[in-house]
Amino acid sequence: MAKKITIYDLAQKLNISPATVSRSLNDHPAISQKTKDKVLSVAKETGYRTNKFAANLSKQKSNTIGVIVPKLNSIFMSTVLSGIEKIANNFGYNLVISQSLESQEKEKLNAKTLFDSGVDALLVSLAYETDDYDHFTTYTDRKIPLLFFDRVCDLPNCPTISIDNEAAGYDATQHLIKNGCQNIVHISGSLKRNVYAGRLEGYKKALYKNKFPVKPENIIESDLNIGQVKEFVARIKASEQKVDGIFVSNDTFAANCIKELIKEGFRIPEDIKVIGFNNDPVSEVISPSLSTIEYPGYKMGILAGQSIISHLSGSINIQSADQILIKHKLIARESTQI
Amino acid sequence: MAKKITIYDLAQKLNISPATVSRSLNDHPAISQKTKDKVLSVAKETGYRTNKFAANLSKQKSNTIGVIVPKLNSIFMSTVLSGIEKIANNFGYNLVISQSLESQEKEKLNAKTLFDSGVDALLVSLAYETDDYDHFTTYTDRKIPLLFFDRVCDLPNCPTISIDNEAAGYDATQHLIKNGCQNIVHISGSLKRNVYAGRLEGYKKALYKNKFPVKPENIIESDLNIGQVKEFVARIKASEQKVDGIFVSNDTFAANCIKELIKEGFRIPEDIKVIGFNNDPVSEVISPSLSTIEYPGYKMGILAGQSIISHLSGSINIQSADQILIKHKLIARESTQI
DNA sequence: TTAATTTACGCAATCGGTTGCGCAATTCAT
DNA sequence: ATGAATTGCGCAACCGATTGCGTAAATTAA
Repeated sequence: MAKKITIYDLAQKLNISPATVSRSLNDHPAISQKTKDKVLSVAKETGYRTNKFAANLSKQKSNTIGVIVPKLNSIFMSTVLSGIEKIANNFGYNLVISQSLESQEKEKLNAKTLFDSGVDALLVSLAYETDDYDHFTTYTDRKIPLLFFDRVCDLPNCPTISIDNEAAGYDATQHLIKNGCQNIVHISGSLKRNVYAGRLEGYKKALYKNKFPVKPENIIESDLNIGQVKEFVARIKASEQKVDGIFVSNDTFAANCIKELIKEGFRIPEDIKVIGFNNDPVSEVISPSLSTIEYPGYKMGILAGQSIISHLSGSINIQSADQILIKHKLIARESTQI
Repeated sequence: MAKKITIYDLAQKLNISPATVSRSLNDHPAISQKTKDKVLSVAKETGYRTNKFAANLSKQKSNTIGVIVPKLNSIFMSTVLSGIEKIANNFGYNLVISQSLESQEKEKLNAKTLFDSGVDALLVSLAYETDDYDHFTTYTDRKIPLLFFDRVCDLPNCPTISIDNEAAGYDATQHLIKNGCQNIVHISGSLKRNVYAGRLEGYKKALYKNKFPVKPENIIESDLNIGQVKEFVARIKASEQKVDGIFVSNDTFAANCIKELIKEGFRIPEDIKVIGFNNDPVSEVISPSLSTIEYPGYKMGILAGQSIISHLSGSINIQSADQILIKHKLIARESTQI
């Protein structure tokens, strides 16, 4: 049981050369169908399994795609991953997934490890704190396809996949304004990240457009940690000018704000309207249900997967599309409409 | 730029043999410190990176752990994965993650692929429909560590990590009874899976204990797909004997039930008390907040990771613990208490 | 000083496929 | 029937690191 059988064994059994066996198994055109059939059949009989280690070594590729995400345990990220995995799996690639835990240090380490382990391509969504991108040059130098999704950065020749965060931020803010808000607070994540910086820009733009002042005290850069909800709500309560609208960069935080606001006696949406971001499952279930921006994570994963695969297989058509923007959509629910 | 440099290059530069270089890099005791230092320094200078393909081939191991989960995009599963990744990463292992999408077919395929790709160990949470386990014999035959978590099965020599689902089901039901429920419906997942079968057993046990009848019409085996909520609520509404308690095997489904029940005019918890399972984030946010069973996913991931690592490194101490049960905890919230 | 150990390193086989090149056998054109 | 083109396959050199075994050099013992 469990004796490893190699192409040499097959070759011997069939009285042909290992080279022919190898080519047969790979359906090489220079081998006659008759021979291929024989090889295939014996391979099946004997339970031959190709040794990936050897194949990898000689081909210098692993059929493996590396992924670095900030955190695995978020419904958004795992939905994206689900899409990536689907595509990768379809095309015979394995996915090696690692998380940076929002730390630049770990992200660098992971990038190194994945490089050493020989991934054929790398997909990255950046950590909260990353502000230097040297750890990716190893990849670009060796022409290993590198693609960023969601939390992207613009490195030369690196395609990115994201939504138009500025437009989305604009839409969210505009929606609040249309529903009567006059003094809107925006809770943002790290402004190092495009996703949050973009949304903030959109927020400002909407204010400009409506000739509302952009007040620094209304812009809160936070790590969106739920522990800070209370502190934030206290701040809202204490603010001089009555806050009547909140645009939060993330549904989970928004949902918890709503809970806390209600506990503090605010009526949502009558006193304060709240809009979130992502369309997490929680946004539908909370009451009042949370208006939000739909961020199609699964689709993003699918596209990221397809894009990287087509890079790998050398189709150049997608390569031209260096920046893919996915459409977002405003979902108006109870938390913003009386 | 980007010329691959090998131990042979290093050997030449240093006028020593490749073998010595290899041993130096691996800190082999038979090499003098002086030589090691030289090698290390030149390796650093030249930017040498060991070729894992070659190392894997000769060592016949990949420093890689395979994982098969039913779905990536669930908050519970991704939390478990997060824990596994943490440990794996700490010990220098990479994680290759694939999803069965609840299909036995895909699970088998994934098991094969991961085997071929040479994972050193495999972690599995079974698909909904899996009822035959032959695809794992490849692993057990070759003594490749195989461990099941959450949705487990008992194969010889395969450790499992889960909670005591029967006890948890018992606790949940008992909690409903204590709070006055007399006619409790249980919504279960596939009874092929230990997790659901166990919870059902616990449910029955609690009923027995309180001398309540176990009515078949009160036990619903479902795929827990949210699309079925309406149908289910209709059934509750139409039931002859008034249902006053529901024990749902999963928070997401439970939360949606609550929403739908309320929409249909039921008061929660006054008319019907509901308890879920998992302690998903959604359970805290919904109103009324959902009583549930805490299922420590992260901890499960950590334990699964540690267990498999210790198998791999040959520590036998954990090997004896063939079945790890993690403690659950009942969390009583508003949905069950007036 | 010489023999017995110990230390430090090199030789060469091995892991199992892959692939450029060359040659023989077969098929085709004339 | 004969040279030309095509087809089918084998030889052998990789891919780059690991490791059992053997031996020269250095150290210790006597």
